[in-house]
Amino acid sequence: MVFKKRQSHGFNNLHFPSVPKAPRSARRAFHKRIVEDSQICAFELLASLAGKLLQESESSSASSNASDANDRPAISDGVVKREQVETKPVKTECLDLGSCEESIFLPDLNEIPLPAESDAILERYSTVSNSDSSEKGNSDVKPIQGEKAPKLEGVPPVTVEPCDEKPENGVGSQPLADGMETQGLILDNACSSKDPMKSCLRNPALIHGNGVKLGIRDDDENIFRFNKLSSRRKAFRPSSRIGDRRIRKLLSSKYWKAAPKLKDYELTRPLFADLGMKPLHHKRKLSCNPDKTQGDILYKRRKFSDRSVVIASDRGFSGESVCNSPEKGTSGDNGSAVLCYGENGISSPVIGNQAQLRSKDSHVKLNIKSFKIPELFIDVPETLTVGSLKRTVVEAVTSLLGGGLRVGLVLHGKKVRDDNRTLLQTGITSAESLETLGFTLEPNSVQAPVPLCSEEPHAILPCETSHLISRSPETTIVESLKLIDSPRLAPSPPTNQVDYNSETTDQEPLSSNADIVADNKSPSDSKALVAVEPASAEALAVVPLNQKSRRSENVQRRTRRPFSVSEVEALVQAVEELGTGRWRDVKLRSFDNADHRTYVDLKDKWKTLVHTAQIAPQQRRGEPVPQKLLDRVLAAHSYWSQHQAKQHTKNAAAVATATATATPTVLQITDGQAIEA
DNA sequence: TTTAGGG
DNA sequence: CCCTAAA
Repeated sequence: MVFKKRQSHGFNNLHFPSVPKAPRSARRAFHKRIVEDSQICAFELLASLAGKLLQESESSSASSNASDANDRPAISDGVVKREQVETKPVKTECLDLGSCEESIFLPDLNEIPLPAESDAILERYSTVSNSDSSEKGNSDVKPIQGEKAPKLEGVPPVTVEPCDEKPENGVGSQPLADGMETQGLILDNACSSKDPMKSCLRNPALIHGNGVKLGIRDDDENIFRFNKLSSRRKAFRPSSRIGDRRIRKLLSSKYWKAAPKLKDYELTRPLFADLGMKPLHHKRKLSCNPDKTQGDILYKRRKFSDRSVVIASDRGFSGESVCNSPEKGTSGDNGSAVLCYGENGISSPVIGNQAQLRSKDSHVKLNIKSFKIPELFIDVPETLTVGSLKRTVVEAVTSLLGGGLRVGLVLHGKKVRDDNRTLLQTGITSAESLETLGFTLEPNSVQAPVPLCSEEPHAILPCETSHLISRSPETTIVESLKLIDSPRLAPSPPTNQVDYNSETTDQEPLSSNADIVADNKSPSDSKALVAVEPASAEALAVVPLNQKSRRSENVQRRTRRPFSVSEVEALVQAVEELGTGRWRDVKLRSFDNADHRTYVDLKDKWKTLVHTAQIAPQQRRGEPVPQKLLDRVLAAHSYWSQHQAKQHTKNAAAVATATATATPTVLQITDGQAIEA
């Protein structure tokens, strides 16, 4: 407004002063790059070896014969040993890259019975792990099960749980008496052989992973870890949600991975609920280029969000549409279960079908047909184009999912809150109980919602304009982490691995609960989306990796959340008053309740706004920002470029003055002092 | 923790 | 958006 006026006085013709950038010495730590470079060779070499492994494992898919075992071990050995020497984390390699490439789930504490064919693999790992021991075979495998304390005092040599013992530790039959908490659960949709999960589960190597350590984690340790995490969180600034960013960051967008085949109007995703299961993250490809992998993931997610979603007027998707999933036929024995959403007033109609079976091997098998996304409210002008509406909806959905959903468990109409109990203990094993078992998708409400528009909690809210405002609350779902972290670890074959640090006590466990979301590559009906509840994932997160690599490879990008026009307006307003160097203030002033907008985000947005304003309208992308606002952006940018925002209120006043009088003369004043004078 | 900039 | 040197 005022700025505009000023601008009309000739500023449009001016070259906006290129703000003298503060001298920036080479900020990047060169040594880092050097280090990385130096590892490339080894990296690639290992990658290629891994590739070999892959081929071999594929060619000899069904069974790992002796020759195979002999062939690969050498490689694996080298890799693993090296890791042990150079970096504490130990991981288990996933040998079968086939179906597991995209999704691998590793039940954390307990494993499922392993097929005989897995012995060779396990053995090999056992051998490798226990490098100190020259012996091979199960005998040298240190059974973890039953040990209560050892885990913490663990020593370098990794102990791999022999497959033979799995059954004992298995979900269905594990002894609960010794205090061990059995958290692992495998939701095995045995209905379809095409099921990617199943295929993964069939692969012992994958399952085995090195959840080993985790397998012996008992309550005490869980508590320990939990406390630790808690204290860490306390350290964050309470008033601002910014502090939670780190955590949220980890949580933000990876819980949901959609398979390429998601059907429109349907979000079907077998889900690993919070039953203590932990899908294990794995290296999806042998590629030694983490970026590529990452890009792949992002691409898929985007693809997912591109799917159309019906705007639920009230009831949302009809149960029918959901149930029409391709797999329907395979689950004639479905015990219908109720899947409802929301506990806070959000619609929670029954929306899915879920087959629940009790398998012969004491596993509880669940087949959650689909989950409906929570209700969305979208308010757009009549003049909006269909295309825009679609995008709007996509954004809403994406935003919602990105904001986090958590899974709740309902049994006999009651919420099952104790995440640490086993299914057995909870009684989720009998056929009867399964029939009353339900999962709920609940928006997370940990954080105060962003009160921008309506009171409707946890939903995409209607606002004055056509933009959406997501109030997706904090999520408790934890994002998956890449467990193979440092470059030197990367080359390992697609593996699920759970790392732990038994010896490095001073190492901090990953701040986030590692859980995994795996993509399904399975062609048709696989639409697995996996989410894991933090509590259960808690035990899983223990990779003693250094901050650097952790951040660079484990952290998933936050979901993109384009600024709405109103947000831009608020930002412009704030900057006009506060200047461009006080982003924290801007945040506090205008985005204090927008958890997902950090001051860095605001700063970045401003940067792009300035850029946008400077380019031709045709070159602009995304939701168009009113020229009016862009003009203000330029004006403010110009102004503050000359008037360092060093004095707060004074400058604010100065701005007001300047804008009011809006004359080139005023703008030539070089600083607040001058203005004052 | 914030700021400031490059990626 | 991310990452991070600097302040």
